[in-house]
Amino acid sequence: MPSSNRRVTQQDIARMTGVSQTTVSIVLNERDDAAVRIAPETRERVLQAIRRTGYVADPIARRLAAQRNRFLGVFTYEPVFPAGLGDFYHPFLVGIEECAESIGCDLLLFTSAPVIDGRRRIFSQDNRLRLADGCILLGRWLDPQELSRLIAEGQAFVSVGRRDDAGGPVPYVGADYPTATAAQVRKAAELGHRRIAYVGEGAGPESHADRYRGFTSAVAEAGITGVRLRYTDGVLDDLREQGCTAVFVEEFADGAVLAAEAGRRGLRVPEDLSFVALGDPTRPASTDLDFTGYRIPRRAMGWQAVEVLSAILDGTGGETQRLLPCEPVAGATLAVARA
Amino acid sequence: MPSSNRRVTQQDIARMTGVSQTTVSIVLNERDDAAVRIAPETRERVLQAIRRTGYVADPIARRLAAQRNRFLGVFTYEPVFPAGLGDFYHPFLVGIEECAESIGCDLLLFTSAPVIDGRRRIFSQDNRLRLADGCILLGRWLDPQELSRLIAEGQAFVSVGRRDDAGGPVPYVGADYPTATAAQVRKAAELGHRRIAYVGEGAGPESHADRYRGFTSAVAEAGITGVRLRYTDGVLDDLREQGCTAVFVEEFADGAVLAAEAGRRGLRVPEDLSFVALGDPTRPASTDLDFTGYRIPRRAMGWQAVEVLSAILDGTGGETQRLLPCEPVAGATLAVARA
DNA sequence: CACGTTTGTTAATACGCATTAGCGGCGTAA
DNA sequence: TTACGCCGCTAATGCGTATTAACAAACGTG
Repeated sequence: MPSSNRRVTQQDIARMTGVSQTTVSIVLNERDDAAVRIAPETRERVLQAIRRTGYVADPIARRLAAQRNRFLGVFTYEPVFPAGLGDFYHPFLVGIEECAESIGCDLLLFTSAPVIDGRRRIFSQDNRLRLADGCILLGRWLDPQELSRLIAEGQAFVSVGRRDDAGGPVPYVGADYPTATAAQVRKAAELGHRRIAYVGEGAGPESHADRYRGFTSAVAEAGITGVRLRYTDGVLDDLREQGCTAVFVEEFADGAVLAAEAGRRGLRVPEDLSFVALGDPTRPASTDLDFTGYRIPRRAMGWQAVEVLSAILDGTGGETQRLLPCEPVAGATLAVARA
Repeated sequence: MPSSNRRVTQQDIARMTGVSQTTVSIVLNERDDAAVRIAPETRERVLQAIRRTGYVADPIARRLAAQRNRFLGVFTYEPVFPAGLGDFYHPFLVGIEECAESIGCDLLLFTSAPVIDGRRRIFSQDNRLRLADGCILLGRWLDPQELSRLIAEGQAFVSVGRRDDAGGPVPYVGADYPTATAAQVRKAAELGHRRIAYVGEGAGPESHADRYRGFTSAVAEAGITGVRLRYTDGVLDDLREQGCTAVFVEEFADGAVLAAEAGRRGLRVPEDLSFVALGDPTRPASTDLDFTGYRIPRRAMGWQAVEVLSAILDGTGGETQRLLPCEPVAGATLAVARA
């Protein structure tokens, strides 16, 4: 029982057992090279001292010397544990934690990342991502500058969510928004919708661009008309004027608000106006409608991101860019187009 | 723009500018001791080289030298990111993260802790808690054996939630259940309740024992009668038979079920039977009642736990056992006792 | 002009670990 | 008996930074 407060080191263990620090290191890492072998009884003595003292290797020193410490970093531009209730990121984290547990890694949350202009930064004084063997990057939008710098520096990382190239291909596990969105467009077309609206930005973060890309191409293919509108106060009027019979909302919460507003104006959903939500709510949204659309496979994305990262670290080859299918939700807000 | 793949180091900067590595370090850390000063023009030269190369200090080496890794461990017996929606632990984590961010520490989640008998263990192969400078322990119940071992080994840690001594005082930040519960009892007594029931275990985890302790002492003080009942199928009959006019539930979710059951039997809440919930739901609970009771200051508890831990690590003195007041919730389930 | 003093910088070292080259000792084959 | 190889272990070194003691040069000061 060491009462001193100092960390126990390999040197301490070595002195206790009358061997060298090297020997302790070798025993600890269970090295079994032909080059370096330790007698069973010596090994046992060392192991006992380790157990007795509760020694664990300093992860920092370990990483400095050997470039690995079995930590997986998680970087988010926003707080990892969001204060909001409508917790969009939570399922990703569940997947990440589950997979990390399965491969025996600890998770390091970079809460110390300095906040500049209201956002956390990867680079400033130092690049703390290096504290871990590899990192998972989470967030709707990742700073392309920081991204390309990570690539240039050869950092091991995987993004949750597809990312455009940034001076090189970015490893990611994303959701296949184009395919999922296109499927919804086809469904609408089959139900007789001839003019449908896309409400949202359709650009900016990859996830938005991807949705819109799927939308436009599917619309063209189905021979119908799609119009894009920003989410503003008057958007409901606009799209009605344009003769749209269905609304595809980029953001679930916006859809909830619009549908409620439509209801107040005496429009029945979906009989008079159909709604399709392109993904889960990223903000708290209250509605009693069962929205048609699709679900983002968040947990699977988190899990697989760790999987890909693990493969990268092991030097195992394999695809470093994965798109996972979204699960369609039948819902009750998409119906035959009004005559 | 160094094209080589190797990281830029202080040594590189030093060679570039014709100074020593020490000088670079000094400039970087903006040290301004009387002992160690750098001429303005030298400083500027170094800074330029740093800007030119985009050099950032290696956090690993930095922390190795500092003998502090600025990791705060977070240990939970259950997964850190619970899959369940009714997420009791979430607010604690929010507080922990916020405070960690404010003091510039990273959070280390012990996802690699082995799960034995369905629970994670602190001690098994090794004590992973030692990987961090200090740790936050989270969970309704902490294994007293593990706890006393932590104390014996001189581990720096703080428990979220009060803990009984375990071979020594346990540092904690807890909720003041006795006071909060007693206040509710007094309120009930003032409303004319003469026999009130406590439904729950009243023992086991400290948080349960504390509630019950507050209950019994307040009941005695108010000169009324309290009966403790386990949460079972027939508990509603039992407490009615015993003439109880108010039910204090240890566990919110149980209260929700009981109240619903009471409703089905034609009892109005609170006119015929009052309910008081002693804390927030630890399990998902569905009810449309606005329960009277109190709220556990979870976020503050998380925050202050980190604060206490930080003080322990810095050797700053200060109280290492804190009880925070719970916030009373007026609610609508406690009314004047039926005649 | 000899002697402190301040100024600017550096050599040396520590931090805790992993790795490599190599060193005695012993057994075995030539 | 020599030569070779194997076994069990260690000394030395490097990872990139922070810190301390010390040193040369310039600068007063009496």
